Amino acid sequence: MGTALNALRLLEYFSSSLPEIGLSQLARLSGTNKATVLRHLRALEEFGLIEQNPMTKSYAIGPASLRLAALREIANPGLESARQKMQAAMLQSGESLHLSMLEKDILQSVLVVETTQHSVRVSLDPTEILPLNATASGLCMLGFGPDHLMDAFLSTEIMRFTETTLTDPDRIRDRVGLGRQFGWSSSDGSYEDGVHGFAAPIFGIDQVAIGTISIAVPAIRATDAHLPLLLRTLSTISDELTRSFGGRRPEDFPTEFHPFP
Amino acid sequence: MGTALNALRLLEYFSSSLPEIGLSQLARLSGTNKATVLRHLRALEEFGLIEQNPMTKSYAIGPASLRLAALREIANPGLESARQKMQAAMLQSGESLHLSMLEKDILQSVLVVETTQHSVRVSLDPTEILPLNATASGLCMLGFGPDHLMDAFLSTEIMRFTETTLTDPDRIRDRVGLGRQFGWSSSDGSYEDGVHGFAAPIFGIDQVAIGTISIAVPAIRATDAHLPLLLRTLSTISDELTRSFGGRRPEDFPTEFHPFP
DNA sequence: AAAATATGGTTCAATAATTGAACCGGATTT
DNA sequence: AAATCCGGTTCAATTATTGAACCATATTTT
Repeated sequence: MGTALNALRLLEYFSSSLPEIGLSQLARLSGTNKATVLRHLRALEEFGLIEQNPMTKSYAIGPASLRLAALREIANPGLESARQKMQAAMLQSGESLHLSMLEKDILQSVLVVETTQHSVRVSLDPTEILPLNATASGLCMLGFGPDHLMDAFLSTEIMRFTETTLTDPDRIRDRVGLGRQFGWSSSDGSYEDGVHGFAAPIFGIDQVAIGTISIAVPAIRATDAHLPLLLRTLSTISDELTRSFGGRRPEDFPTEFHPFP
Repeated sequence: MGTALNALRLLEYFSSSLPEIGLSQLARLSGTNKATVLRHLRALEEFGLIEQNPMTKSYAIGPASLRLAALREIANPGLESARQKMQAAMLQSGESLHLSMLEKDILQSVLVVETTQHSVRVSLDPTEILPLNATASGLCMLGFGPDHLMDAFLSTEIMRFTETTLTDPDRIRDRVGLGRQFGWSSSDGSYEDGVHGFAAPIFGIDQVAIGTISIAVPAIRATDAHLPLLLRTLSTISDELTRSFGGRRPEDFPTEFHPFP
C-alpha cells in the first residue's frame, strides 16, 4: 500500500556517506526487487528527484530537489534571511552554525553555514535527525520546546553515540534544567567525538521553542577563552532569529548568556 | 502507468504565485479525482515533501525538500560556494543575481541571490524555466551551449512574453552571434516588462557552457553609467564560477566585457 | 583463459494496490 | 433555508504494480 511512498522512500538511502547508489545496491538496501526499484527510479528521474550518472550508471539526488527547496522558501519565507544572519554570525564567531527545526517531535537540521575562517572545522551531515539527548540543540529543545516533548522522548529508546552521551533520564533532566536556567545548552562530544556544541532556542509566537540555533566547534577551539564570544554570538542570533520567525522570547529568558558555574 | 510519478506531478502545481493549494482545488487543477489526490498528498506528506497547514487545511511544499536539496549539495558540491560568490557579486554590483543550469536542453534557474541594497528590485520566480529566446541567460546559453541547442530550440514553438520578445529566428541568431562575440548577452524587458538582464556563460570542462550567471536590473537602473560596473561584476563572477565548477573558458573568450557598440 | 559472479536492465503472468463515482457532515454563500 | 462549497471517506471494478526468472555485458576469481 502506497506505491508513491515506496518510491520516495528510496531517496532515504542516499546520504552524505553514500551519495551515489547503483541499481542492484539500492535493491539490496531497500529489500525490494530490482525491477521495482528500477521502475521507481525511472519515475523519480523523470520528475528530476533522481539523476543517473551516464558514466557510472549509478543514481543520485536530482535537480528537482533544488527547485522544490526554492519553492518552499517562498511559502516559508524567512529561511533565506536566516541564512544571511547565520552567515554574519559565522563571520563574527568564526565557527559553523546549524539551524534546526522541530517537526512532529523530531529535530531536523535545516540550514548549515560552514565556517570559512578555519581549516579545522566541524562538518556534520546537514540532513541528519538530531538526537535530543546527545546534541546541544536537542537538550535546548527539550528545555524550551513543547511540554510533552520530554515525556515523548523518554518513552522512546535513548540512543548512545559516544562515551559521553547522556542516556540516564535523570541526568538528561538535570542538564535540561541547567539549560533552561542559563538560556543555552552545550554538548561535549556526546554525539560525535571532538565536536562541542552550543545551542540556544528560537521561539515561536507562543513562547515555545520551534527550533534551535547552534554553534559547532572542534574540541581544540572549545576553550574558556573562546566561550564568551560564542555565547555572545549565540545570544544575539537566537534573538534575531526568534524575531525574524515572528516569535517571542519568554519574559524571564536571559538577555545575556553566561558560562555555567 | 506510474503512480509515483502521478503523485510527484502534483508538486508541479505549486508555484510562487500559488504556494498553498487546497484538496479540491488541486483535484481540479490536475484533473484527477479528489480521493486520488488525497491519497497522493498523504503519501507526499508522510515523506515530508508536502505539509498541511493545520489551520487552513491546505497544502504546501514540505521540509523534506530542504533535506533533499542539502543532500544534493553533497553529491554535487560547489553550489554552496557559488552562493557565496554570488553574494559577494551582489554586494559589489548592488543587484540581484541568478544562476541557471542547462538540464536536458532546458535552462533552469537554480540559485537566486536578491539584492539587499535597493528596495526597487527584481524578484523573479526562482523555480521557473527560462525561455531561451526571451532572457539574457537564454541567449547566452544559445551562444555558448551545446551545438545542437539552437536547432533543438528553433524546432520548438517560440513563445512571446512582451512587446520586445525576440521571436524571429534570424533576429535571435543575430543577437546570439553578438553575444558570442562580446562574451555576454542582454535582454531588455523581453521576458518581463521593466526587467533588464545581463548574462555570461559558465563553462564546463569541454569549454561548452553548462549554465549562466545573470544580473537582473530594474529598468530605472539599467543606465549606461551603471553598465560598466555590471559588466565588470559579470566578467569576474562568470570566470570564478567556471573555475569553481571545474570548467574552462575557451581560449578566444574575452577577458573583459565591453558594451555593445 | 575459462569460469564464476557481479552489474544494469527486460519480460510477463499473478496479484495487490489504485482509481473514481457517489456519499457524508460541516462551513459559507446565496 | 436552500444551495454550494469544502475536506474527507467508502467500496467495487479495474488497472498498474510486483517479483521470479532471464539476458547481455563487464569485472573478478580461479
